[in-house]
Amino acid sequence: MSKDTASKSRRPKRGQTREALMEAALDLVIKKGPFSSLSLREVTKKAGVVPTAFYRHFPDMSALGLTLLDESFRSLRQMMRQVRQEELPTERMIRGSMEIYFNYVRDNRAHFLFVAKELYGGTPTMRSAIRREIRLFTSELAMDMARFPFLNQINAEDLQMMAALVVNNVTALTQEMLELEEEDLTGQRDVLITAEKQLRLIYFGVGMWRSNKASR
Amino acid sequence: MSKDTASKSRRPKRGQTREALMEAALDLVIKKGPFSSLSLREVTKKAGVVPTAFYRHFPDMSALGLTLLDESFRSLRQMMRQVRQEELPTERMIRGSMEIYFNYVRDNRAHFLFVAKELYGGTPTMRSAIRREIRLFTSELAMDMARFPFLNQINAEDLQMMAALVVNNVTALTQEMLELEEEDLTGQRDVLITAEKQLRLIYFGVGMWRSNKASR
DNA sequence: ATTCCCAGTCAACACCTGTTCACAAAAATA
DNA sequence: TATTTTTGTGAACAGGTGTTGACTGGGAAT
Repeated sequence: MSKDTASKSRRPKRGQTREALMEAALDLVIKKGPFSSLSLREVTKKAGVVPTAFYRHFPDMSALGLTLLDESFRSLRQMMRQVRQEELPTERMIRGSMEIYFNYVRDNRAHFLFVAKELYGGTPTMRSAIRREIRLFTSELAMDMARFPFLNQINAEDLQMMAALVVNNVTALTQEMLELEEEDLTGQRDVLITAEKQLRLIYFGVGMWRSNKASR
Repeated sequence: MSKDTASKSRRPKRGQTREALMEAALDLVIKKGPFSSLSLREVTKKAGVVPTAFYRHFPDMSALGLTLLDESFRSLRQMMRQVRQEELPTERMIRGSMEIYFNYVRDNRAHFLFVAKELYGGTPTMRSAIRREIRLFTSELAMDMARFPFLNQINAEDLQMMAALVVNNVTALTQEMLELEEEDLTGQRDVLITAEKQLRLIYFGVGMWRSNKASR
């Protein structure tokens, strides 16, 4: 794991320690529990530095947490953009988006686990930061939906409601995915299939909703 | 008086201490954070007993947690039965069920907060216990749906998928409800309205799903 | 009336926690 | 090369943690 540690006195970790701390925290979240249950000392120990070195990079643990959160969402937003700009016919779009998304979840397991455990169990600061981010995704999805000619007669509030329905479900399925073992490929496939079905069902419902509203 | 012998040292709390411990833990979860972050000592302090008294009632903290979990779900199951046996026409059923449910959430805030924070952040034992319970609700809902003549052509797997869609969403909305202040009545109403709309949309989708499958 | 056990207390333990301080090595800058 | 800034170290602190053991009051059972 650790590379050349021949000289144990001073190693020129030029700014690497910061990343080592973040990585250590993420690792510990995977196998120990929520971030809030980690101690400064065990993080530094895992990172291979002395406790006091922590303060050279973060004022306290909660700062580390927020940095981790930022890192998680930065790349997530990037992937979302990628999903969004994939222009596909509606039928393929659902399946395609879900595939990209869940592949991303698989490849970034640690970050998602970190966020998942903080969503309801974290400090108020963390929770509201995550919720804000999710609300942002929801709004963006609603805006995307508004561009569909299929949906152009639905008011903004209902669009928001529909987007929330989608986001809530994908979130729940993500948690379900994270509970699975990494090797459980069939389980992962099942979640993907369920996701696709559920979204298609919602899609059907939206269609009916439109005609229902229009006929009033 | 060097040492008071009978003033407050010995009180005959016949088995009340156990409940005091559970209540104290629940209170602390509300204002401090997830159960896993509570210490045995602060729970006993809040309960008004000395730390060692804890062991007269529970072998360790995780046992307290499981007891709390059991208590939470015992009454929840009871309420669910009540909701289920309310026989109403479909249109009213959605609204009626959601009203009963969210009123129950409001009246049992502490228990729901406890469960919510443990769902993803708790120990593996707790998480799987909660997930099992949720899966149970989902299956029961699927069975209820199967009795609808409206849905009798849909196979079991798809019914499960639909029930999961409903449960996932209600779960998410519950968390949203719990984030609101207790006095925020308009916010709570909004969540209720959203819930009703979302479930109705799903209901529409299910209708389309049926005809879609039937036409194949 | 005596015994027994339940359920509380107190003292003590070994350990882990966050944070401070002074110090020194390495890296950056001059 | 000389100086300054950055970054990691070690010792020490005050306080919180779970858990042990011996002790004792009071109610229930004998």
